[in-house]
Amino acid sequence: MPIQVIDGPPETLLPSHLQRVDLKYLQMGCDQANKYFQGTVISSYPLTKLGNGTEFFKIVLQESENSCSRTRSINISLFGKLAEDCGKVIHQGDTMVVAGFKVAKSPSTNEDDRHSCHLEVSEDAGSTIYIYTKPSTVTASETASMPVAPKYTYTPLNHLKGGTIVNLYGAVKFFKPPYISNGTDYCSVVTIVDQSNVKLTCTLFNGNLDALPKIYKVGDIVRFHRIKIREYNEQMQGITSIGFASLTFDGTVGAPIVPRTSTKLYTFTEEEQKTIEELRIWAASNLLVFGPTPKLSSVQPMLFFDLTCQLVGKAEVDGSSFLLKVWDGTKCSYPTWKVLVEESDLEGDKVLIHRLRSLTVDVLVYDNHVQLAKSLKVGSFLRIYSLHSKHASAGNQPDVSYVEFHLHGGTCYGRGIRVLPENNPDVKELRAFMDSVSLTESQNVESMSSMELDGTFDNLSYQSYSERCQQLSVTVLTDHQHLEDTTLNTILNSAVPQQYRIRAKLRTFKPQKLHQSIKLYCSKCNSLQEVPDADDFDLILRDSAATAPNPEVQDALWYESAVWDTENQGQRKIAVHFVKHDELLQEPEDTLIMVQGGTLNEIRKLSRRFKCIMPVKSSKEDLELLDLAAPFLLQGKIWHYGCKHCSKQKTAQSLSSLAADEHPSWEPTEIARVLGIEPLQYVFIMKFTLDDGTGALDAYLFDYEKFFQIPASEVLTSSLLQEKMEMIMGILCPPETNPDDLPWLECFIRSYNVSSGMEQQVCYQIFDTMVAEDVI
DNA sequence: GATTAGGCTTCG
Repeated sequence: MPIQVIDGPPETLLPSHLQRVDLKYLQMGCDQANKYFQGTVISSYPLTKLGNGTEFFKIVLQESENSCSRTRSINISLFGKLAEDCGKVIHQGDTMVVAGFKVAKSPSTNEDDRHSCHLEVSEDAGSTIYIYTKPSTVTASETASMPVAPKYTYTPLNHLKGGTIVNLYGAVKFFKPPYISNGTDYCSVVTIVDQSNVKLTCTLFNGNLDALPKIYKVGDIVRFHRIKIREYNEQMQGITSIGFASLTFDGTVGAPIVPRTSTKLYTFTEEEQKTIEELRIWAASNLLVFGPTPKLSSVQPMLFFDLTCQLVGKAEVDGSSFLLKVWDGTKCSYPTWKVLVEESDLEGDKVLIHRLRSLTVDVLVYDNHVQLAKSLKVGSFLRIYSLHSKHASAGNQPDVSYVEFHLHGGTCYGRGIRVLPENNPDVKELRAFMDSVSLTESQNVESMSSMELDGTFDNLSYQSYSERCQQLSVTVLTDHQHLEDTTLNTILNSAVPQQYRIRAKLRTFKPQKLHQSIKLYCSKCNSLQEVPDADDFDLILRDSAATAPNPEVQDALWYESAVWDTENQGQRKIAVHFVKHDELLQEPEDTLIMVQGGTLNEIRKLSRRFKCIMPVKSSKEDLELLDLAAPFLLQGKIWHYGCKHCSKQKTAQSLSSLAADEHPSWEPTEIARVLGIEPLQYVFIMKFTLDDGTGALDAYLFDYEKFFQIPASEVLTSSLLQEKMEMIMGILCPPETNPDDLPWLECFIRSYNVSSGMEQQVCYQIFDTMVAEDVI
């Protein structure tokens, strides 16, 4: 029988093998098999259920008056059926004996004045309980309602006296989210007010962040237990005392009354629910309570505001400042600053940071906030209090203005950061909104900086190349030699745009797979695109070969046509139209031919013999170019493409004017011009991370031929040129080399602003620089 | 076992 209600003093009725244990000698790890603890029930808490559905009942037992233990009371936690049964029969003042208990660390050890251990009691553990009700000690009023909850009285704020410990209710008028104090604890300053319209500023300390009230906004309702009142500067002040405990509630009138607390156990009665709802109603008309925190899209410069957001990236900037990259799903309506940090220093999902780059804002936090910022987990939801949106403009360009976000040092006006839990209603709403945000706009990959993350960059295995003297530069300047060097640190802190001569080392570069550095560039719309795959060209050719050449458009004044049937390939016919000059055919190496129905292989073969090849198809009246995903012209190994956005294609007929020239040159640019094509140029796009010891920056190399002395247009079709490029990069930035041993590069760089939408970013580009001839 | 802060915007 696990519970026995006995009718005499337990000492006389207990099994003889059991020995009584004093709180003084109670500690974890001791064998408690033959021990029992005896005490008087001084309070009990309402019967509750744990998360797993187990019944749970907590009571407090006190040792007898003559106990010599430092603490006289201990928490008893009962589980399962024992909890349920005990809850029905126990009375305040009863004598209780517990045998067969487990001793564990009390979860509320820092919050009450009781023994640091508690006793766990359950049928599973083989516990037995004896209860003795002494009739004379129990009054009628105490037994009236069971179980007995400790009675709390709450002092109105206009009745406070110095030197007392009281229980309070109040609406939060002002608060500082917990911050790390100069002592050993977290500190939170909270000013509350109640219907008496009297304020009380409380200074709350605790080494455990969770033990401080979880206040998220002004207007929240708090309940403080055991707070000490004292006088300071002729005013009442609240301060944490032993056993301080708090509950915090959302202050919205009518919202569910769910307490935020660190302790699992707390008393909470219906009467108190009424108190909270009354305070909510009072606060709604007597307290300046703001609605939801503003979104980035509605942020005005020169303001202090609270931002609710998600952390997507973070980086240390220097000892006294720290970068937080955050977003709230909306786009700031002003251009915002970008804080330059090393990509390797940035913690967070690089792909996500990149995808969200037009929606995130950079927040710099300073001084005392750095320590807390460092500990934040990427992905967590934050409220940043009293964030400063500062209007700024580029030094020499007053019209280029943007917004900076600073969380200044100190805790004035509640400046600080608080992590919001996932179940916070504002977080739930924010998350739902973020999920609905279409990222198509920010995913748009058009700007040069977008090449930062093009796939994975594997390390190539380089051979060791001859070392160049450290004092010399592996690059040379092709102009402006009179300029003085500028340190990178100075450049990073200077206004944009400007040009500089620098001397730095190439710490790393992207892409590491060099063939990925070749792109097609349209100088008209400034777009960059990947070089199409040869297989795609093959498919386009096969597709157009399915339609037989139209005999109507064969042979014209300016070209002569020849048509072949293919063997064993069905109906496929190949037509070649030889462009004439002065009504005569020219030597093949000077001739432009238009080819219809040919395969990729056939066209490759023809391009070895003829100067220019134009793949075409025939319409009813004329010869036409293929889709611009295919090259419009092939010259030897160079394939020329046109811009899909900017070209306004004409039919092949327009070439007749060129053919009539006295000396047709068949220059690709001329051919493109008459065909209405905006030609794309092959370029090297690379990102060089340069470091000169004073600072580091990423500079883009945007080069057709000059830097490497290799034409970008020929690299993809020449293994020789690819090897040469690998060799050069292996000298400029030898893999696995001590930074001290890296060669120097002399370069010109220019700074410029890149805007995508409303966002501005400072970029750097290398120009008028080439690899030294003896390196090549 | 005391201390921390004790609201009232940085100047980056």
